[in-house]
Amino acid sequence: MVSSVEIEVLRALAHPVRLGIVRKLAAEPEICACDFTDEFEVSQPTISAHLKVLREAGLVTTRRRGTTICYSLNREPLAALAADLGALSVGEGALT
Amino acid sequence: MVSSVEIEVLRALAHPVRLGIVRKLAAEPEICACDFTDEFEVSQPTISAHLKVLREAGLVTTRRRGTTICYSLNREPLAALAADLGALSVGEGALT
DNA sequence: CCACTATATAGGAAATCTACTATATAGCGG
DNA sequence: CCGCTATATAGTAGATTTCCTATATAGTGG
Repeated sequence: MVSSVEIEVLRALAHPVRLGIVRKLAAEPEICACDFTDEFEVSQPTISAHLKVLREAGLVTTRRRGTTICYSLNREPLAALAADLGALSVGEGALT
Repeated sequence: MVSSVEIEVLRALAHPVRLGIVRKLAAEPEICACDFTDEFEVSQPTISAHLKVLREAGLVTTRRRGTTICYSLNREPLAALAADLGALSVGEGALT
């Protein structure tokens, strides 16, 4: 069965800015939203929208710290997706 | 560095019909295009368009056998993506 | 409370995606 | 060559994505 959650995670990752955000978050425990605005060449509201997509896909969680909001990566959905794709890549497909 | 090839693979996978096609192909060495048309509830040209997306992402290859065209899965890009996402899920991020 | 910083939301334009119908192309069998 | 099946392409409508500017909301410090 093709999980709609899995599709949502794939869609969330399938954008250069969002995958870039995930990559940065993978390397550090927590990053403030404003750091992403500096890193990528898009406006602050655009970054905010991308972060929302990642949040709704369950890939990140937030924590307010004073004025700023810190994002951290949820590694479980990434690991689950990696495991599933890995299984497909070695031939274990179509498990209903 | 965020590879644009990787983004293309993610985008190709991020659709229920295309992921379904990949799942079916993962379970069998080769499947005729017409079998997909039976399997999914979309028209033949729509299936053909989805197969084109998968082809252009390097996820499948084709072989003509008489009138029909057989699709098979390229497992390398899937394995590469799985490995990359797996690395992210255990903290190895941002390798420039 | 006011000004300031950080972040999110609203509204809208342009680009892209997804699906359809109609049609073209490729190979097979008579 | 003709008709048939299998697949791809063209053209197009509608939905979704992506980005922007403008504005709202939330928290901090004077």
